Amino acid sequence: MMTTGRQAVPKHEDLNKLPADLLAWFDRHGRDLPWRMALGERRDPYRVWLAEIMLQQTTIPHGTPYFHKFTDRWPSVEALAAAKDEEVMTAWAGLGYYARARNLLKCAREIAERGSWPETAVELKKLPGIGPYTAGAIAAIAFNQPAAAVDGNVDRVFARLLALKGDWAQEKKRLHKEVERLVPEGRPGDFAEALMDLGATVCTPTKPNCLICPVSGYCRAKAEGEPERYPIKPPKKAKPVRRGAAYVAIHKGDVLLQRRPDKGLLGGMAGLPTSDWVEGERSDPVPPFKASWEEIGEVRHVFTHFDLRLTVQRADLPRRPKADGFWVPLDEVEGLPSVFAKAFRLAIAGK
DNA sequence: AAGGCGGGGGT
DNA sequence: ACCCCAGCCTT
Repeated sequence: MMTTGRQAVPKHEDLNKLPADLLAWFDRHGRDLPWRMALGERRDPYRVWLAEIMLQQTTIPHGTPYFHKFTDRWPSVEALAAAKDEEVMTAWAGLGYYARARNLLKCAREIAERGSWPETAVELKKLPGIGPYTAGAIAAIAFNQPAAAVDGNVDRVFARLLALKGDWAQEKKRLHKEVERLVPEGRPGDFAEALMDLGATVCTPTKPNCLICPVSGYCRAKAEGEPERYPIKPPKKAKPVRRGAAYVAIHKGDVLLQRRPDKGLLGGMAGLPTSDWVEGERSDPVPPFKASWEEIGEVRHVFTHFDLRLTVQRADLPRRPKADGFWVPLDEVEGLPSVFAKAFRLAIAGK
């Protein structure tokens, strides 16, 4: 539309017309992602669910290869339900938040047992690993239910649209109600995807591109002039440093690994034997058994709530010691969480 | 309401 | 060095 002179300033006191403008933009600029079939076709609930779980707190570039790996290997929820626990944990290795993988399998088995997916957000939320966001997303996208899907992107978009300045935890509740109110009758799934696409490609965290934004006319933060100021969140706590050691024990070309307990950090994953990881200065590490351990170096790894500095110790053993765990040929080691993959690589390849 | 829980990329 | 991300679960 060409106009001469000054653009009309759309009113932004009322968001009721926002969904229509956003959907028109989505029809032209929505992303083509592997778990989205061509616009207008019905989404596969299994793929929608799998993608939503994988993309919780995870970027699309990081998650996409895992999505393909899983759908190639387990094309249906029934196939996934029949997989062994260790197979799924190994396939998930490197993606993080490993409770997601344990809950993924629990959920798949519940669905296979039931024989079908529940189709409402309320019912979906009862399944393991499915919280308020994911329940809304699956209900809207896979089952065309009138549900909102409010994730971090939508939080940010609406924090700006409404220029929310109050306590962030409280504002998020208000915001959620507002999004639900705006879900359009006929296209709840497209609305959910459109808001996410807008947040990912236009209303980005540090450099929102208001010039190409289809809903900038509704945006109070843009009107104020500094949309990137929003959302206004409370300061984060500093991360403590923990230190410890990981042990690479080698006997006749095999390395000793241990399966970690289901609860807690890296739960359910294979790992190297370690000392305790403790906050503060370095102290003498405690090996899993007596051997001539050689210090190879140090790896650093950042977890959600602490930084880890891990001394890597290696021993080539003349006899197989009595130790918990299982032995794996060096060239068949797979499925380690990143911190252990780093330590293993350093001990074997020196880098 | 707060904290545990991964990992990688952007600036 | 700091930020962020298609959050959920437990306490």
